[in-house]
Amino acid sequence: MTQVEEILKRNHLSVTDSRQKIMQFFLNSKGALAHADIEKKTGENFDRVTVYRTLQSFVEKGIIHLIPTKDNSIKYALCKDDCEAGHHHDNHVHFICDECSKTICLDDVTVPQVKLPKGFTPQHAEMVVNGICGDCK
Amino acid sequence: MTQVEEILKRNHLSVTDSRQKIMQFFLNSKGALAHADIEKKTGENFDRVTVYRTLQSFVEKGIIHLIPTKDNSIKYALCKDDCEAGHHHDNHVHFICDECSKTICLDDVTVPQVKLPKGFTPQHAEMVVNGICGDCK
DNA sequence: GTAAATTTGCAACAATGATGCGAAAATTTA
DNA sequence: TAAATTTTCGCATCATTGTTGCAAATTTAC
Repeated sequence: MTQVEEILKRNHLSVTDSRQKIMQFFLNSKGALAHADIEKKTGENFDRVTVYRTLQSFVEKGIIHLIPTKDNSIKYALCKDDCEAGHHHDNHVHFICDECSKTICLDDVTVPQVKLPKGFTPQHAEMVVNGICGDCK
Repeated sequence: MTQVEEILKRNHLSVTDSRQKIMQFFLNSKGALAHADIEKKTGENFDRVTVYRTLQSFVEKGIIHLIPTKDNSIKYALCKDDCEAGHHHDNHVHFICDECSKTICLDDVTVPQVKLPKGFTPQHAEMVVNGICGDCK
């Protein structure tokens, strides 16, 4: 059983061609992926709808997570810890390079706590840092 | 000269009907606004394109700023400090209520610094906190 | 291997955003 | 303040992105 098959089975997803290939694409790529990346850069010719539904099911199962951006582009990332441990914890900081515009999960950098004004009850926090990544410097 | 007129003039924008009304709508609303809010909830009947272009020019001039979200929806907010001081500093935390889904600028909560791994040079950081706001508790 | 369940891909549709251009409005100039 | 100039508006058109329904194909369970 391949690594991809294992991930899918562990998350109770039927092992289909597209799911395997898209999952493999995530494993191969370092940064986060947008819908368009998967549709265009896999070399495959997936139907747009298939890609949407595949990503949706991956998000539902907690295999990938969303990254908030300012520019109306949804990015998905598969984080090492999640996959290996099988449980979802995406409370890490994300880095977007202004040069190559890659989005990278900083798995080791935890989102710091902040003190909120009276009345606000925090549930979850996200942090995105922009700048220059190691490859571009 | 009205407050709205003053803001527009200070930012070298010609004072038009739509710009005045949209700016007034921002001043009246507490939270952040999406394009759809402005198009539908102003009571006015702006052309879609006019709203896009008005928001664009406001962003360019630094009168309003974008808030990153996970759900592919662009939100714009006019922050008190920016308007009054005339200079742009949006390094504050944003809060999105899970109940009423309002987006609120926490002008007094500054985005904390984080220590990044070697090689990464930070330029700008954004932080979004989800939870329950004061009105919904 | 066959039946049941799930997924895929196509068509159609809705929503969102961008661009070109003549008409209208705002600003500048005199 | 009136004319000239610049800017903005609004309409038509188009591109992109995301959703839904449904028949055919694939996967899974038995």
